[in-house]
Amino acid sequence: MAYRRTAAVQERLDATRTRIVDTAHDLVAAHGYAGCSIARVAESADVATGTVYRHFPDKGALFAEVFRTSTQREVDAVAAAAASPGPIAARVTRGVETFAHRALASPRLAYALIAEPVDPRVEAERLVYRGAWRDLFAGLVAEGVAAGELPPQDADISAAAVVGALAEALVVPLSSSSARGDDPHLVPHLTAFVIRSLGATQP
Amino acid sequence: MAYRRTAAVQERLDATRTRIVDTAHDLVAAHGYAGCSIARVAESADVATGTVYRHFPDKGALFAEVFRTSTQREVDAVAAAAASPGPIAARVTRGVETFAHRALASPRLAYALIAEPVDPRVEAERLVYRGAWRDLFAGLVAEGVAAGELPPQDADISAAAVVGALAEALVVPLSSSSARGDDPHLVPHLTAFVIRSLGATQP
DNA sequence: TGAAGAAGTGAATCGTTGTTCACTTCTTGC
DNA sequence: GCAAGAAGTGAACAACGATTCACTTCTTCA
Repeated sequence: MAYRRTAAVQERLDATRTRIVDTAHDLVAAHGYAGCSIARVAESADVATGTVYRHFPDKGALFAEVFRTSTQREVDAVAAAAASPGPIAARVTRGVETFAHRALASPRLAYALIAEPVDPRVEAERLVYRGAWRDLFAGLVAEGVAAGELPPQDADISAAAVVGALAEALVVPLSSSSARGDDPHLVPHLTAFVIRSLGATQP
Repeated sequence: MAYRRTAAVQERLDATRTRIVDTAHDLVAAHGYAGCSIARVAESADVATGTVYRHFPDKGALFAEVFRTSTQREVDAVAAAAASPGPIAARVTRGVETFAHRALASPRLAYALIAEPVDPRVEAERLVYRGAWRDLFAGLVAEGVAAGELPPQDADISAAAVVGALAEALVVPLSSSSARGDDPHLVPHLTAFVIRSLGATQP
């Protein structure tokens, strides 16, 4: 054996892989999933198309990873905002505000992550993360119910409905050209809607 | 001129056109949009692929019509349920129940109409009907606010959120194999969620 | 340095479907 | 019956982008 992969090579491989994922992320954020061919990702990442296939078995695997890491970042940000102590209503409000502001700041990315048509392998990944969103809010609802701050309810159903409400009210308008994102009342109205929907009172 | 289209021929043309649309509808309801190639529609409708193009300029136009007529039927059914007199809370509840029961009865169709990835021309048509759903609920909310039965709120934002909540809670679970559709508490929980979200009290 | 073997390349291939069009069949009105 | 013209046909075509693979370049280590 006259060749063995050294740490330096491994590092370069890792860097290339990371660059491919980051480039794909940027392209999704700029042009949506529809604007992301392997050829384009490869060109932007300064590698040949074949190189992409040295790191990922197929297109679905690449974009599943892109969606996974991007969504996890969003979920983490919202979870952090809702983690601080205080009444559930206030924590939910902070979570919704964080979700909304981040989505409005990166509308194209938010649309791609939540609503844009994607191919089935990526869709499967998205469904997993729909579950992560649901679980996050379900945890808050369950806590609130246990603490007597919210009326009894099925935390999973309420959480799914909240996620859907946020997605529809925020993301879908952004997919068209209707200018809703700059309505200063949107976020306060949405937080009020969610707080009411869970049976809490305004914090 | 030795040929002019007679009533009998026109009738046959209309019948064929209708059969193509109905067949496409049935295929969407059975297999989703993904399972609908022009070749398959043509075969099921007992015409040649070329014949489909005598009636529709392209695939998008055919399925835009399928989505339009199918969604209109759903919107009409919900509107009818919510039209009967009574307090807004009761009318909204009836509307939500109707929406939910119909979606649960035809999960594949409901998923296709609301959430399944489709091509851009059909997506455009779907967005139009998202608007129809929103307008329907927005009308109810506006009435409720005007009558003093609901607290002041932006009817469009609330309506969009309600539509999203219904879609997410009902349709998305049906796209996977998770068995949520047979939960007998789902619909009552959802109606309760929506009523609370609008600031009404249980009817 | 050179041989072994891995990483990188990108033009060519492949699979899929929407769409076309030259041709056949049918309908009409004289 | 027959000519004009429309409707119907389906095999062939076109476009698109994911994927492959024979080849080149690079890295390692004796």
